[in-house]
Formats: sequence, C-alpha cells, structure tokens
Amino acid sequence: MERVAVLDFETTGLSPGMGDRPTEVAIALVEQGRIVERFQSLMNPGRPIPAFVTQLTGISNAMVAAAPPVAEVMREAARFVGALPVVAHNASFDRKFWVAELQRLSLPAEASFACTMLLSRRLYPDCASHKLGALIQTLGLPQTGRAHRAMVDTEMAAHLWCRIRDDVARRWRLPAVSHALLARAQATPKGKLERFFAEQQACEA
DNA sequence: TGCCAGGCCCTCTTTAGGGCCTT
Repeated sequence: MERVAVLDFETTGLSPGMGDRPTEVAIALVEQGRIVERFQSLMNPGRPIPAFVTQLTGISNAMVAAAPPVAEVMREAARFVGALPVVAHNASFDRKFWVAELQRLSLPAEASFACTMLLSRRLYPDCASHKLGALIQTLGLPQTGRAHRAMVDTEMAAHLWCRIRDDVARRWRLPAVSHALLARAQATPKGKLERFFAEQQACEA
C-alpha cells in the first residue's frame, strides 16, 4: 500500500519571494488510511512574525525565539519525507515554501505534490467553501484541534486525503487510487473529471 | 513614492478582472 507524506507549514506570511519564512512544520505519514508516523517542530524564522499572523496561528515571536533555526528543522523534515510523494491543502502554497527552503540548503526538492483543495473543488463542487476547516465540517471528518496550527491542519488534510481516495475508489470502482493518479486528476479541467476517471476505469478493466 | 503572492477557476472571458485559498 502506498505511503504519502501530508504536510502543512505555518509561516510569517504568504510569499517566500517577499522574504517570508516558515515558523512551524508538521508532517504525517499516511498508509492504508491511517497516520503511521508524525513529525512536528516550531522553528525560528529569523524575522518578526506579523501581529495578525500571530493572531491567526497562535504562534508568537516569543514561541519561536527558543526554537531551532529553519535550516536545522528543514533538514530533519526533508529526511523525514525522503522520496515520498507529498500531499497538502492548497499545495501550491506549501510547495513554494518547501522548494524555497530546501534550495537554500542545496537539497533536492523534487517531491511530487498533490493538492486536496484542487481535488475537493472537482469532487465536491457543491461545498459552499473549500477551506480546509469548512470541508472537514461539511464532510463530517474528525476535527483534530485548533485550526491554523501545523499538526492540526496536517491531520485534517490527512483525513481529507483518505476520504478523497475512498470516494474516488468507490465512485469509479477503482481498486487502487494512487497519489500519481490523483495528482493527474487535480490538473484535469474541471468538466473533464468524469471522462478522466472513466478512461482510468477502462484501463483497469 | 508607493506598492508588493501566485495559481486556479469562473464569467458579464480569451486584447480581463476578480474571488478563492494558503500565512
């Protein structure tokens, strides 16, 4: 059974290109529909956290002051993920921080990212909101704690990922729904999803 | 000086604009 790494960053802002850095990362390794290993750490971003971000995440300058530097935590995070495919909610956001930080360390950042937000927009178009917390509530998945802390959001994204895999497997009667398949599905034009999985079903038959 | 993300997706679109989503 395939193992994937679900991850979430808390950061000082929205853009590494504008100098923003991570303040916390959480990673959950998911296999056979359950979390089998976890990694979580605060980190010192070396720049101030804006007050409104502290209000959003609960992560303060005082909390990260005693934390290890970003470089140290990201080396550990990269080791923990290894060559696994990655999953995140709005993965383009987490991916740009992942790539920016690993490039700073001259480490390879070639992981394939699947996005639970893009997949949810295709699979659950009737949901009023595709924010992580809203999807968890709408789909009746477990709420694991205070949103906008890395491990809580990671665990919610992990539950959502498992739900998406199950729903795709059931709806299109596919015996195996891989990360690679869903990474292709998330890039399929929204109106073409039925056809994409129907073709996949025909290949499996 | 003042401003500053960026990718996806929809529509009153495609020679564009604006909402969603992440911190």
